Amino acid sequence: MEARRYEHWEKAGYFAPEIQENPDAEPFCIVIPPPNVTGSLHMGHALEHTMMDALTRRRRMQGYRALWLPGMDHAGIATQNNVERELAREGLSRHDLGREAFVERVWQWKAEYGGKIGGQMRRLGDSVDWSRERFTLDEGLSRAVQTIFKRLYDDDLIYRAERIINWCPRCLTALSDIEVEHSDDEGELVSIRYGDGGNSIVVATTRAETMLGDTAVAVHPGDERYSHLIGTTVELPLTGRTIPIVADSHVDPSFGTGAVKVTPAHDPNDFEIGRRHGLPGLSIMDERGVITAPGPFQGLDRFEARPAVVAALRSEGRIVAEVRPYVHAVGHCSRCGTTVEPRQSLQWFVRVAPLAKAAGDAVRDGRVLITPPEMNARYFSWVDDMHDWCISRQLWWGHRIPVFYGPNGDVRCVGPDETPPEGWTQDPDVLDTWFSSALWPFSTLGWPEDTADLREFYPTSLLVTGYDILFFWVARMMMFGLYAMRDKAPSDAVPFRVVALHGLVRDQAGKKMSKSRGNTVDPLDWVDRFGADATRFTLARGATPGGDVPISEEWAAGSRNFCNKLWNATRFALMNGATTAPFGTGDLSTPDRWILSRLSSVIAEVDGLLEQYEFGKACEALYHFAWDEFCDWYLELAKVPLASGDRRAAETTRRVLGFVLDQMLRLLHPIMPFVTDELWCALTGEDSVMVAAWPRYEFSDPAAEATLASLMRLVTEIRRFRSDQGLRPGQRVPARLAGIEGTALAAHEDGIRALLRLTPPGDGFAPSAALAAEGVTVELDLAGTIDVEAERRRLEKDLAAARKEAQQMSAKLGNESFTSRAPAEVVEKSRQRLAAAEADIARLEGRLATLS
RNA sequence: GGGCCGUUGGCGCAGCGGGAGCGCGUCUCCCUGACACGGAGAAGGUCACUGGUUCAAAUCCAGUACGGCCCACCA
Repeated sequence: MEARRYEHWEKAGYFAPEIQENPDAEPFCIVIPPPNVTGSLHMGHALEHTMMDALTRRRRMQGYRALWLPGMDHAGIATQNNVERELAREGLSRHDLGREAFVERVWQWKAEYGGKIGGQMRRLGDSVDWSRERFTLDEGLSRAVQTIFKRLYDDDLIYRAERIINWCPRCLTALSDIEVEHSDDEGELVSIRYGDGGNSIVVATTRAETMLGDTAVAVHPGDERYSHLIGTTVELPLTGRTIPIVADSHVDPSFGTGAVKVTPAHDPNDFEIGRRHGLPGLSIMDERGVITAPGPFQGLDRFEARPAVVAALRSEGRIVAEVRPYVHAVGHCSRCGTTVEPRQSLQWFVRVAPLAKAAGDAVRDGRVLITPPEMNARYFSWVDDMHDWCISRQLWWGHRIPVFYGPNGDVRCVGPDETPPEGWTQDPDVLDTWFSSALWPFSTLGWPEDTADLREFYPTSLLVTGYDILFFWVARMMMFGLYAMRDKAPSDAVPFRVVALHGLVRDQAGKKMSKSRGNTVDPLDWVDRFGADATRFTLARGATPGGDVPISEEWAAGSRNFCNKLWNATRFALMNGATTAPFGTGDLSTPDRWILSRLSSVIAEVDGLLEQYEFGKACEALYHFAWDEFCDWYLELAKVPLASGDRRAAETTRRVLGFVLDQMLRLLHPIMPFVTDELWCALTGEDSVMVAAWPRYEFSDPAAEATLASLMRLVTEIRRFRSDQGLRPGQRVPARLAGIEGTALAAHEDGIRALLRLTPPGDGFAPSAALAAEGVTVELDLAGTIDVEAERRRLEKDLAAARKEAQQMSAKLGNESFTSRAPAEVVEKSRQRLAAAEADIARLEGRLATLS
């Protein structure tokens, strides 16, 4: 029934905040972390979406103007790569098409495949307002990008400079720091002697080919081993060039030989050293990583050149000691895995220092709350030490940099309402995808226009995302949000008030799900096999704030069983005429009062837990209430009045049954939207639970809870006795419930008999001290079938446990330090436990004495 | 190299200063009129290790070991 229900919700317009007509209603807004158009949703998305949807649905039921705004990211490199791969199959490259035609082709591709994610979200039950769906490259957002670029440019926060940047020789574009993933790779550390005789120095490198571009050797200024060489020159092997030896404090004298080859054009540190010492940068590679330096290595790929250079050096006798295997961190393109090549080039940068400072302050002074708080440290460590952000990409798919170059060398940044001067040419590069993602919380609401949505929903209420992208994305949205909204009051300039972080979805063995590991589970596959509700419940159940979520098919099956349990419980209720008609409090039985009292507690508990993003605990509370208390005890007890001739009692039961089920389904709805809606509508005859009021119910009856506790204890003890005795559960046993007259249980003899399938009268069971203290004794007529040995074993085991308990408690109470220092209630509790244990000992000893 | 987190029954986790819990799995019994995707009962843990604080430690502190994650311009 899932597809049918979703269609109904969507048609009815329930996803739009406008369904809440109360003009005073508080706004609530979550903007979706936009999935890549190229992709499909994985389990991590399913987790994130379950959380966002549950929170949105709860707020909507609470009467907020709730908006969950959907959208997608154009994902520059990823998407371009996909389309280029498609072109390659036709034997074409993007250059064959030309820029305009290529971009057109990507749009076609998006039109064809971009709808996939929307379909998946519908399958999961996401209650997003589709009418407000956005795309990072749509017209409005492009305008937002251009507006903020212009502002940053005018504020001197964007600049163009020649720098060493991360370069992917396969994607042929610059990458920002966060698009580079480091991994420990096996390489070789090669020690090379530069110069001759007395005037020589040994350097070590893992990238031997870069020596072709060396323009100096650096040593630490305080390093006495080399002080005589500083200021002199050495001959650079294989090249015939002569390079200086300089002193620079960046060099670590304790590493290797303490001497570093300096390649300013191919290493960021060396670039800085070069700048400090006025050294030239000598580029020896092209954009594909092919050696361009004239000589025998010209035309070789960097990985071919590396051993070739080592071999040449060896033949010249330049290799010192052995070439040793060396494991070190190497950067890889996060998109294609190619080893990143640091490369000197002219790129655009955002000057992040002032922006990052503001982003840090907003968290420091509490305007934005990160939960769980352990994640603050990570956030600060990144925000407080951030390099300038390289934002230009040598791609075609993305927001084109709005800067134009004049024939006379002039540069002009053009705003969204300006037209570039005639004859000027636009910068060919596009912006980093994260640039537009950073505007997402307000560009989606219409910024830079002063729209009603922007006024109502900014700052957004909440951001739900994984801790793994805290740095990338959260910090960037903070920087740009605070910057773009700086005219607002500081507390209202933030992009969101709360950042709720979740963990990674892991497999049963605790391993992170990844394509390369081959342990991914397609959420849609689970939706097909177990249902969307079961999939969502499984994820929510494992979700603790910031914690990773392990999942397995067994869990999904368990969740499916839970759905089924709800289904059958409702079926039973409806079969028996359950109704949501109001009931009079005066007519309530003790079990009614008990379940209502419990319901009230569970509502408060679940509500509070969801407020704190404690999904796992909320699910646990709901699961146990629904299954253990409602189904296993209340429904069983309800069968007595329902089957009795007492019409008034039966009617009250039908109403309480209906009420509890109604409230319970509402409470479960945010997490399990489909079944709860189906069942709730069947129960109430109304249109949808998703627009029903969120439960708020207060009813407390401690006396009823105590009575039911006694009842459950009695029933459980007798069941255990019978199980020990090998009596069949279904077998009716003659018994007399003696001694419950005058106790709270007296009124429930019928219920107890029903639960135990007892028929009067009997003999043979002595209940526990707790029940004995309440005057309860039970006699089961076992007609001489009692297994004396089994019972003796049981009694002896219980006796041993009781003695141990009594001993522990009396030891504790005999300790004066304890009785004088521990709080009175703790001491009192220990006294009660001792008394109970002693009573149990007496009972068990008595029973053992007469057992035969 | 820096930082963060974890170590509790077979597996996955909760508890975070005063009686060791949950789910799955296991064992026994049961197809009783909502549900065998179910019901009833049971077994199973000296809470990683060492030391400290406390009347009291799974829970707080320090250290050790082993995992995991994030960051990183270790030539």
